[in-house]
Amino acid sequence: MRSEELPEIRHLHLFRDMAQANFEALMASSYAQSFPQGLEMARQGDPADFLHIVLEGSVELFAQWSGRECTMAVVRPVSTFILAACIRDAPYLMSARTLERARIILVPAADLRAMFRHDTEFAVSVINELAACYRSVVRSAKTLKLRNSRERVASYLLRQSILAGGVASYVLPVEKRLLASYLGMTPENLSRTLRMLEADGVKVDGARVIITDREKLTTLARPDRLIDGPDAVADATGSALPNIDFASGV
Amino acid sequence: MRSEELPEIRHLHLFRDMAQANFEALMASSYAQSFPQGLEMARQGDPADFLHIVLEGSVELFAQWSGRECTMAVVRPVSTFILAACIRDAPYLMSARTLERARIILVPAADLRAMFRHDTEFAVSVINELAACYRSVVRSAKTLKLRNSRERVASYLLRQSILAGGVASYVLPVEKRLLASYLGMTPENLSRTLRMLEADGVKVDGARVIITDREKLTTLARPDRLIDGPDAVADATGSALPNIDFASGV
DNA sequence: CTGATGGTTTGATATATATCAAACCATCGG
DNA sequence: CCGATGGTTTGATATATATCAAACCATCAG
Repeated sequence: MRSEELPEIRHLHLFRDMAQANFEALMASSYAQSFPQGLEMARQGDPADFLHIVLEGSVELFAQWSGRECTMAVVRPVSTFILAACIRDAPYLMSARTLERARIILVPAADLRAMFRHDTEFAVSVINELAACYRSVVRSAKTLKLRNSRERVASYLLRQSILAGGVASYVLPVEKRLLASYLGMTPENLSRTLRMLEADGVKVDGARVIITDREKLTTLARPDRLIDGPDAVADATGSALPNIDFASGV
Repeated sequence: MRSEELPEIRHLHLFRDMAQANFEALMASSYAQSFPQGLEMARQGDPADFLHIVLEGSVELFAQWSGRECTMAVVRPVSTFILAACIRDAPYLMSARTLERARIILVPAADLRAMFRHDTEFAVSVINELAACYRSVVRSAKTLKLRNSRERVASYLLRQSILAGGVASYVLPVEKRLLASYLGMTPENLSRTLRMLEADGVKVDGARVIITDREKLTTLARPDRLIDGPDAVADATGSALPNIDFASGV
């Protein structure tokens, strides 16, 4: 692991409050690894041996069943994923693959479990992290059950704009194919929906999103604090598909 | 609070491992309350002042958006709900209403937060509980995204049979209207789906479910350990709609 | 026993969404 | 520059699901 990386990791909410010596001990038993693009680094059902920390690149978390597959989240630096599985010493509920070349820190799950018994501040951090993750998936489930696909797309586009600082134009952080899967719809349906939304205050040209009438879009998307955030966590990192915190569990 | 109720609460995973004195302190600041049927005891968006423990009766957790509403979970004795909101000192993401007369213990959230800083065993229990809750919602999200409504119904019916001990016949624990909402479909669609499933090994007559051909039903439902469980937690209580643990967060 | 209530079922229909196929288009290695 | 690759869009169509309306049926208070 490179020395300049340690402060980045230390800065995460999860590791921010623990004793320095304990942080160092945890890092000493961890190691970095680089993965090429498109590599499946964890498969659902596998035992959770390591907490993963993304330092560079991006990772897709996805689920499979009966030959079907869907994107659950995209994790970007600097954040962690599959915390929950590590804690419960249980099989991963999702698979993970790199979307681009990625640099990952692997923290042995056993050391993690030992550590929060030993360092109360760390235990509190884990509690806060898990609670935030939980709430994030609940939001996600609410969006799936309460909004139709047009509303999901509209609220996603609006939310991304807000996350980017309220800008009127930005670039989609992921391929549309992947976005469609994340939003629970087919690429074709997303494509058509985007076209239809031109009448509602957003235009999407390639990967470029332009909000032409924010008020109109807001009327359609009906953003809700209890679904779309903001939530306290937000890790202040490069937010991707979901509010980053969403990803950390599995 | 009645003296015979304390052991029941103490028996929950969440409270099982903490020091006796600490448990007593927590209970001393808590109080019991009975709610009539159909009462909305918590509304989404409200500040999370209390952890709720269901001792008798049952509670529906539901979410609302834009005039629509859907059932997220049903909580039965003895288990807790809205842990995550309490921990983060954040607004509830779901509302709660009694499905029948219910007896609830209210544990002040502030005391809870103070306690896990003070009692490491309790902190570890909270960690485990939250991790289990997280995994449970992820399973739920997977079912919503990967299975169509017929598959959701089939796997639900099969899962309930297994939870009841592998019986061939059992009674639905909730109204069909509510079950439909939980499964993300309309009552009419559920009704028709149940009729169609008679060709696939289950018959539902009123609230009575009869599995006529388990193998056939299994072929259709394709139960998956990473969606349908079993999961370690399972609290061994009267499991309701979801694996109980699913409910505890919010 | 009886009427009122509210959940359930059924039928007819509309709408949302998926599927299939083909064209299109950007990207990238040679 | 070119052809191959893989994502995207478009059109035609099928399917799943929701909606609306009415009938049905269990439960319960009077």
